[in-house]
Amino acid sequence: MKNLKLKSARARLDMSQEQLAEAVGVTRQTIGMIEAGKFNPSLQLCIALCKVLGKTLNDIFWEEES
Amino acid sequence: MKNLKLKSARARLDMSQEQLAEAVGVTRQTIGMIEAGKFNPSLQLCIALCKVLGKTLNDIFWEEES
DNA sequence: ACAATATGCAAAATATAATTTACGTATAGA
DNA sequence: TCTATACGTAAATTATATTTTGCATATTGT
Repeated sequence: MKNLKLKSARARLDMSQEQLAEAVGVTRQTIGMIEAGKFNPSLQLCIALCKVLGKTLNDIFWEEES
Repeated sequence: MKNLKLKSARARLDMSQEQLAEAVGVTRQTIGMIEAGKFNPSLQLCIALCKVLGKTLNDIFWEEES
């Protein structure tokens, strides 16, 4: 499923996918795929994304149990 | 670096590496390598581990800034 | 002593994350 | 209209996570 939390956190900082990608050292496509929910990133990439976005792992990647 | 939070959370449930591995669908070696800090697991594996251990991503995989 | 469990380690093979390159569309500005 | 930016998507390649198999040691129970 899509990761809208990542998308909105990026939007809140007014960053493009490319800017975020460069900030964490991956390519634009990687960011796009993660936001689209097409594959599962590595833990280190998740952590790097959170630090750039000023969020924690739970903020961006944890789904609360219903 | 070692992931001692994972190791202690597993110990608290009195689970062996092999039991935890089976519970999340990976091999014993994968659990051992993660605890030893030898490589970075995928996000989905981290989430599966947290759910089995009754913890969140932040509990096990997030390092607070100093 | 013997057997069973738990763990660490490592080489080779496999699965998949991530890159590179490229093409398409939509929008905003000159 | 023309140009530039942003985003979605996809095939082929590369890097690396994960598996498989095996061997070693320590510990616990019989």
